[in-house]
Amino acid sequence: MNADLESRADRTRTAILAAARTQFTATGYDGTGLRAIAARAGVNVALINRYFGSKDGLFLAAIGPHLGIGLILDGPMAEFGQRAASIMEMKVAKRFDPMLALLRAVGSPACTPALSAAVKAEVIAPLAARLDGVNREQRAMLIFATLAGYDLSVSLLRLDPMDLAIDAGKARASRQGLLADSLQYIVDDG
Amino acid sequence: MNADLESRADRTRTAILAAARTQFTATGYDGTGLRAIAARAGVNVALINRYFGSKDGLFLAAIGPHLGIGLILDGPMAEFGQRAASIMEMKVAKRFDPMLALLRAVGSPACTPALSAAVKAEVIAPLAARLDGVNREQRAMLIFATLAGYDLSVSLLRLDPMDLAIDAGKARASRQGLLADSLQYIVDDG
DNA sequence: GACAAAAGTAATCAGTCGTTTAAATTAGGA
DNA sequence: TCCTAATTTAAACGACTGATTACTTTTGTC
Repeated sequence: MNADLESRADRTRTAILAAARTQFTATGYDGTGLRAIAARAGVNVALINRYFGSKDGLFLAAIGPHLGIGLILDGPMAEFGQRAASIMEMKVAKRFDPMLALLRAVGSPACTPALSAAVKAEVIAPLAARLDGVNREQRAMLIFATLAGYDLSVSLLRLDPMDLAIDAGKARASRQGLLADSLQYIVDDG
Repeated sequence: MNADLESRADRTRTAILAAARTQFTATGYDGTGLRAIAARAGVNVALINRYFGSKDGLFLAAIGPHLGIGLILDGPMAEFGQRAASIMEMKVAKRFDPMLALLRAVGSPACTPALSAAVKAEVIAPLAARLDGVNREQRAMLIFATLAGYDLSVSLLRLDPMDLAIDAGKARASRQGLLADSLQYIVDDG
């Protein structure tokens, strides 16, 4: 037995986590039932509470560790705005998008404290550490706010400016540039 | 009878709307039950579906008409950033905060289409109309995104930079200034 | 006062929710 | 192979959800 190195328990644990990530991303915290997650993972409902204690525990284990901004911090901060804007722009609808999962769950009072702590530790702190000058946390927070608001507008509210452009044409590439400039302005303001 | 000008039906209708606004603001769309709204309004549960058809209908009737940015547009656009930032900053925890209600409900797929339409009509369009230059819708959207992300960070995630300031002291007034500058930068970029 | 329409009430519907229990199955070591 | 522990399963728990029903009360008009 044990064909590969992971035990049976590890496999179901992993399957539950993967299913939870896609499901929470798609339908939010309140909108996602444990039975839907279990069905997607091909697993019995009771196993979720066995391995993760509660729905809250599962949500944290599934989303929490992935809230970091990762790639966006890779590279010189002089190009942060451009890099972040292009990543936001190229972001396709993935089955698991941590930021999207956060936005879909942040309205549920049940899990906002945990989300708040995770954002502080995984986003604000590392981002502030890369900034120079004064008011690093404040500026890190404003960068996060801008990114979150942009993602909320595009992914959730589907506010694609192309839909409602009155001054189209040359507008095409300008939005990304504006977002990039706004972010870079906060980065450089030290 | 009819001591005052509003009929009995009008009074209960208004009471339901008021209760719905505070309740949706406090606990989001999914987290709010019709019975809680009815109890707060001092009204029978069945009346909600009688007057508003469904939970969705009530949500729209309660939140939709108030999504406008109102005061923020009152005044010269040369001072928009400063004005918007100070309004966001002075915003205390009101029983009914349209932006907060939006943020708490935007994660529920059930009501995002309606919210999207309302934001376009009540926020993006009037804001774009006050802007000069090119890419007015794109810039209006980015302004909304910045405000929404800021409100989400402060009101929902409670990311008050004062809590985690490493470079405190002079930081006090600077966050608002930075938000104001970011907003004004988008306004002026025409 | 009688009558009809409007408004409000109590009870209940069929589902779903997260969670728990006890029994059944599977695995690994002696 | 046997035994024990780990893992999985089916079933049910009570509570709550939005919505609907049939009924009672109030209201305004002739």
